[in-house]
Amino acid sequence: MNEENKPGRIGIKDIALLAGVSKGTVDRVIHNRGEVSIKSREAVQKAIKDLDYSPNLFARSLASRKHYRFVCVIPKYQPGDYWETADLSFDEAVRSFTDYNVSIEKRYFDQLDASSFAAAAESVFSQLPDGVILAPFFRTETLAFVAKLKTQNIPFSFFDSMIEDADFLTYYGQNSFQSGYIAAKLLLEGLPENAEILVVRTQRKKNVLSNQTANRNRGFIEYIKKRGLERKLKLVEVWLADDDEKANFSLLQNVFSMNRSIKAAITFNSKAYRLAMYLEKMHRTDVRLLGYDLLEKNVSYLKQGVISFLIAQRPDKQVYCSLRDMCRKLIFKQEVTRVNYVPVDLLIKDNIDYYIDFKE
Amino acid sequence: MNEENKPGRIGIKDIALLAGVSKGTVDRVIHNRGEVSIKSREAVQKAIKDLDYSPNLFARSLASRKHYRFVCVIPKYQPGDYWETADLSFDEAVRSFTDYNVSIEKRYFDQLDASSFAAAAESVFSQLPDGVILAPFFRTETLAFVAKLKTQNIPFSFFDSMIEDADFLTYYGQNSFQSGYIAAKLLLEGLPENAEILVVRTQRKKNVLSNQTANRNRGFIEYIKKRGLERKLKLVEVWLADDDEKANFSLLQNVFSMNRSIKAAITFNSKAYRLAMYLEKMHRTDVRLLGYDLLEKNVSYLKQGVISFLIAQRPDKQVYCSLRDMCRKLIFKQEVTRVNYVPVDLLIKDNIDYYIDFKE
DNA sequence: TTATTTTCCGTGTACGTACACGGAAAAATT
DNA sequence: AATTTTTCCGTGTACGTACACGGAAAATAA
Repeated sequence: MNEENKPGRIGIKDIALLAGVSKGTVDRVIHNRGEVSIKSREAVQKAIKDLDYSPNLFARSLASRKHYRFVCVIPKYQPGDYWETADLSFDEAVRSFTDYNVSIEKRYFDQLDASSFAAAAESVFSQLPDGVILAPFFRTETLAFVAKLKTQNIPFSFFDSMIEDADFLTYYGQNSFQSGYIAAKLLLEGLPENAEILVVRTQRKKNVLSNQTANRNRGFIEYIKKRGLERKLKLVEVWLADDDEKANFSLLQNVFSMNRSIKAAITFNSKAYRLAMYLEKMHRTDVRLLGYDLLEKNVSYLKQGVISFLIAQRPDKQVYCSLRDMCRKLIFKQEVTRVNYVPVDLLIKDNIDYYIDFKE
Repeated sequence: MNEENKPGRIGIKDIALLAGVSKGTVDRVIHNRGEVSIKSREAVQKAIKDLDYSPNLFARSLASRKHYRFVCVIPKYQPGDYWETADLSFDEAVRSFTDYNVSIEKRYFDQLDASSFAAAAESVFSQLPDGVILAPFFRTETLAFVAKLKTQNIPFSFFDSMIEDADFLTYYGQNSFQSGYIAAKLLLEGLPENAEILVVRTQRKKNVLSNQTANRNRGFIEYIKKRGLERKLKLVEVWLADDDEKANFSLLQNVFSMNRSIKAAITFNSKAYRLAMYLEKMHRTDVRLLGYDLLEKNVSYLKQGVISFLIAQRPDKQVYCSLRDMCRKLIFKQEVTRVNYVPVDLLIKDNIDYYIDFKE
């Protein structure tokens, strides 16, 4: 252990000395809150440059009396759902920033109910936060929400999906069009001609299709067109229920008996396990299945070999980075990148364990 | 901006108050450096538990006079090589920790020369560091080195590869056997019978085969055996030179004319671009090529479609996590996980950009 | 000129922790 | 009982920064 004096970190008192002023003046220049003569300001700025000064962020937040409150607006979920990861990641991420005097609050909404989103959004204003992070599910309601945020000068960030023409601070999410394109490539490469492809969708009372899901679908179709596979493959669709396992089973029985050449299947939402359950029960090992997101059940079927590919989108990183960038921007006045696409991670039976176990 | 007093973070003075002692005593208990009566100690420990106190790491390292010096022992490299990433990542990583009074120094050795490694290792002792991070290239020399470190009570961590029976603090690296297995799966799936597989190796003056490369090779063979492909495929080997492009070209000309059914090729080191260069020049689009690591040239050929797959191993994370864990252990006395495998990341033309561009 | 305002800037304290110093109380020794 | 030693613990200062306060100097007004 090297106990000697730490190698001279240069602080404001050093630049004060060099500039021939007091540290109070240096501080005024740094935070440019005026009351400094031009001469002094320039001397300080020169000293800052000459000594290559950078503030000690620890000391800064120690001394700071400011407290930052961020609000996160995210969907409600069932245990094991995709959104659980995001939710938990917020808690984990905020721990990295508590020493910067940061805290978060959360508002939940129903993914299928725009008015529930609007209500959650409205509740944000009861006590004005310093920033908002949200998953923008409903375009109209989101636009109204962020417009109101703007009048209050409250910055906001999107994650998961994005509304391009809003004035967000950052976006973190996957390029879902591209991930659909990649899904098609993985799923369809090397399939025999005239194979049937099963596209599994979810029954909805209301006709809501999330941005992400719709875009994956578009990317998927794009690949088919680009490769001229429209007539070489046949797409078969089936709509499964969220909760009625029995009904789904007979639906699938029907589909598979009507279409004898199904060689591959895909779900654009995260519920690949619903089909996997069927395939496993029927011992259908001849269907290549691709799904999204590392739900526990998906992972389990991947390991069993029922699901061939899972595409992941690092929900934890999306959340962490969103929060981190909000801190960078608001607390440390640093610049941040507006649009950030997370990688399209390809998981197979053989690399899933390392992916999951790796704790950065 | 919420300027009100920060929500009462509890510090040592709070537990001092509750325990009815001074903060000096609290500090003595926390760092258990004695000179505290049993009664006081217990009162303090109870207060710590009751108030759920956790130290402010910022304040701690601000007040600390200790300075930590870590030494990194890594291979020399040419610009663009795999090891450049690791080297640069050390610089980047240490920036995250400078405010914790951490600095690093580096020692380079020749990958092909064990005595050069030994010399680099020996030079570490000129000024005793607080910790060492190294890529253990030569088993014997490494064991000697870490034995000496142990006599000096200097902790050390491995990255890239690992020597299991050494008393290292952490290891970060890829399971190269498994990554070879996966490579085989990606490369060989769906190939026609009697296809020839080209295995590209590197000519070496001395017979050194890195751990990683050898293990990938073993994993590759394991897949072939497990699938019973020994007789259905034929492996063809070629040894390319590191620097003689012209000689390599005629070597490859020869190999491809002798073996007319080469449908796939692999390199177990990071130099896939050397074969890609040839394939591109000869317009051979019928060879599926898999390589390792995101060297600029590899990435470029991947994007062009000459390389079909690249397997990446997050060298930047390996380095960052090694350094971070050393800080966690030595500075913050936290526990760390000993063996950490990084994910086997699968990159194709279509997802490489997002992978590279994503800055966490 | 004197009084008043404005501009400018130095001093001091606080943030939560580490640690040196020294003093009081208790214990041991004479 | 007086002295010495040991045990225990409170006080004070420092880390680098933020910011309040108030004072000196300069500019303006009387």
